[in-house]
Amino acid sequence: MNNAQVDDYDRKILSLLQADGRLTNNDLSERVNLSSSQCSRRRQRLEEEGLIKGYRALLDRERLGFPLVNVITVTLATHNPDNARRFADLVARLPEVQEAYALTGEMDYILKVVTPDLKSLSEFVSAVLLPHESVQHVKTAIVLQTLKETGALPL
Amino acid sequence: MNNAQVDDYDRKILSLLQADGRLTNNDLSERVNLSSSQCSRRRQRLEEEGLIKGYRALLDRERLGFPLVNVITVTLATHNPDNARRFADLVARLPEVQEAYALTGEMDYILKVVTPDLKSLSEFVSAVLLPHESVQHVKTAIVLQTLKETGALPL
DNA sequence: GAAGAAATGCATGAATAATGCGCAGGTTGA
DNA sequence: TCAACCTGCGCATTATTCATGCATTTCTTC
Repeated sequence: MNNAQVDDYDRKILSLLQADGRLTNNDLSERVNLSSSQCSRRRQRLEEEGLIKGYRALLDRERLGFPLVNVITVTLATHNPDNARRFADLVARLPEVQEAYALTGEMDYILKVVTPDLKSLSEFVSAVLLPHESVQHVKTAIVLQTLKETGALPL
Repeated sequence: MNNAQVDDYDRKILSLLQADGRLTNNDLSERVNLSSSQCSRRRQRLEEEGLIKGYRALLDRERLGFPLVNVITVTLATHNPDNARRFADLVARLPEVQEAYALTGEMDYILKVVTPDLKSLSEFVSAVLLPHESVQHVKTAIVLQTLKETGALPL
């Protein structure tokens, strides 16, 4: 499928942009010892080939009104493709769900959900998740401390 | 502490940059109906005030060699500040840990860990996590499907 | 209502991104 | 082995974007 080659220069560029997506081509060139035009071309290629999927601004969650991070595990009522699809559709429509994964093991899904307070968390669970036809069981844990949140790949 | 005011324009700018951190000031201006210079100034202000904490390139995890995402829950041996600090230090030093949170409830910590394969996952758990003096118990689940991974705040 | 402060858009200069071009090095096929 | 072709490279240039000065408008305070 993909035969894009990633050499050490590419890898270094990816690593740098992963950490700071607004580095200029000149910044990159100083750090990888290529010209800025070569860095521009490589970055473009990495974007076009999809190795760089996009750029995101990282926002201050707490100051924007979301002090609470919650890890919610969900068990489905039944494990058929319809239910799975219904749940996936549900999750896609909920902006407070930042991440959602289907897992091996005892929990079917795990969600990372941000809320302004406990009240809205409670509401989210009891008014949105639990009443949904695909959901059987929900377990909620609140994040006490964030040790790491970079989401960075270990290139 | 912070008395930065965030009006509707700011909020819209934040939302747009959260989705695409490389939008030009001109792009922003078209979408929020302010001039590009005002968008530039507001973006600068939002950055300086820390509401925009930075920018990140999003990379293709699978094509860069990390097809496996793992959710690992960890219980500490004892719950004292030394142990918690030791564990935090450990996590900070492990590049394959993308996210790590201390939680309420039965699991002390939850980690999101990327690995190239099951073998390296197994190695990570048995050679890195479990032998650590602070760690008592480790439970691993593998992500079968990613429903959502935007990490976006619901502004 | 007046004065001062803050926000705004236009115009402009500075900074950055992208691209043309010639060159160097590597690969392929005869 | 050699010539032709391809790819990657940096320099120089062009195109685009960012940041800022300035005059004006809008908002706030007394």
